[in-house]
Amino acid sequence: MAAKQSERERSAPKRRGRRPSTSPLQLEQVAFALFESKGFDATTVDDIAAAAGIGRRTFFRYFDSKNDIVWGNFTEHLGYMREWFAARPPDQPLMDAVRTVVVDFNRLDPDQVPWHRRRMELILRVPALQAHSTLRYAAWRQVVAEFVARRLGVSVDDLVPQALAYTVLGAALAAYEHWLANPQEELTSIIDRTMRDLANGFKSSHRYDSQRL
Amino acid sequence: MAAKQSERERSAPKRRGRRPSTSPLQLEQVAFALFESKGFDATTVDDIAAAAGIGRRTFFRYFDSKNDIVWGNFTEHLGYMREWFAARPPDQPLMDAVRTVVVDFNRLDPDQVPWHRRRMELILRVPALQAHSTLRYAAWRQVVAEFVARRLGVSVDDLVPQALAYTVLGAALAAYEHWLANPQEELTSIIDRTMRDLANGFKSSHRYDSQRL
DNA sequence: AGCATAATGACACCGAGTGTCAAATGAGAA
DNA sequence: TTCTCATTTGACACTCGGTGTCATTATGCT
Repeated sequence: MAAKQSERERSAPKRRGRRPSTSPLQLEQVAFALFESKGFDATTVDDIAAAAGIGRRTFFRYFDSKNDIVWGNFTEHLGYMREWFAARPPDQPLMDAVRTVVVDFNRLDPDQVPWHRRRMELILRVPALQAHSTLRYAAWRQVVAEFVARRLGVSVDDLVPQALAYTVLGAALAAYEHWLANPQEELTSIIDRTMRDLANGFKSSHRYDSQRL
Repeated sequence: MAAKQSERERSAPKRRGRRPSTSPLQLEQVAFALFESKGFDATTVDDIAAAAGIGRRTFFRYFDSKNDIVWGNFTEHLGYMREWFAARPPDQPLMDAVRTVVVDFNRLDPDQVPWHRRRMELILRVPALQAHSTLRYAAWRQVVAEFVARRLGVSVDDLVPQALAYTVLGAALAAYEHWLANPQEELTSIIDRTMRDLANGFKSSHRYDSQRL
C-alpha cells in the first residue's frame, strides 16, 4: 500500500482521467482521529469511508487493508534505508554500520514525534496490528540482511545475515517499546544503547540503567 | 486455544454432560491433511468442520481461530520452558543458560520431526500465519524476559530483558528458517550455533559456515 | 463535440468469527 | 427406570474485512 501511495504520487505531472477524490494521507488522518476516539477495532472501514466522504469500495483502492493505514509511506522510507546502507564506508565495522543506519533511520523531526508516537502505539499495542506488522518487518529485515550479506560475501539467505537481521529488528522493537513507555527519553538514544548491547552479546548489559547516554 | 486444550484434558476424570464429539488433536490432523492438499488459505473452516464431521460453530469451540490450529499445545510447552529456566544452576552464565534452555525446548523425538516440520513450514511461510504467530511469540518472549529479569535483578519490563528476549526469539526464528531450507541439518545444532553468534555479538560470524558443529 | 482514460460507488459475494438458543446426550439421583 | 442437571452440539442470524464486476462520472486531448 505504501507502494500504491508512491506510484500515485510519482505519476503526478500529466493526468488524464477523473481526479482522485482524496489521498492516502488524508485518509490516514481521518482514520487516526477515529482510532483515537473509538479505538482501532471498534472503527470499521465503513466508519472511515463515511468520515472521509468516499465509498467503502474506494477506500480499498487507497489501502489494501485497514491494517495498512497505520504504515504511512514505510516502503518509501525503506528505500532510503537501503541507500544509507550503501553509503557506509567499507572500512566501518559491520555492527557499527548497522547501528548507525538503524539509528538514523529512526531519527525524527521534533514536530513529527507526536504523530509517530501515536502510529507506533497502534502498531505495537493493538494485537491485530502487532500481527500484521510482521509482514512489514520482513521487508525491513531483508534490507538489513542484504547489507550484511554483501559485507560478508555470502548469500542473503544464509543463516548469519538472516539471524543478524532478525536480532537487529528485535533490538529495535524492544527499544521502541521502551520509548513508548518512557516518553521523556530520546528514541535514537534508546536504539543506540540497545544496538550496542546487541553488538556486545549483552555481556555488560547488567551495568546499564535508564540514565545511560 | 492451547489453553482450551489443556483445560479440557486436565478436567477429564469425572464427566457429567454430553461427551465432546472430537478433540483438538483430531481436528488438527484433519486440518493438516486439508492444508497439505489444498493449501492453508484455500481451506475454509467449513471444509475442516465438514471433514471432521462437526458443525462450523463447533469448530470454533475447539479453536479460537483457524490460525490457532497449527499451534498445537504450545502454551503447555511454554510451561515446561519456564520450569527449565527455573532449574538452571545460578552460577551458569546468563547467555549460556538461555542458550541451553532454548536448544532443549526445541529438541524433538525423531518421530516427531516430520510433523513438526510441516507445522513450522505453515507458521513461517503462510503469510496469515506468520502474522498471527507474532501473538504466540510474545508469550514465548515473556518467558525468556522473566528469566533474564530475575537473573539481573530488574523488572521484566526493563529494556535489557525485553531486548534480550526479542533478540533471542529472532535468533531462533532465523535458525528455524535455516532448518526448513536445510532439512539435513539438525535443528538443535543450528539453534545452538545461532545462539552462540548472538552471545558473541556476531563478531566472528563471518568465520562460520554451514559445516560447523 | 467526441474519445480515451481514470476514479468512483453500487451491488453482490465470500470467509472468519460471534451471540443466541433449542435440541441432543450422558451421568448421577430418586 | 425415570427424572434431573450439566455439557456439548448445531442451526441461524449477524458483523466485518476484503474482492470481483460493472455502469457511471469526471477529466484531458483531439
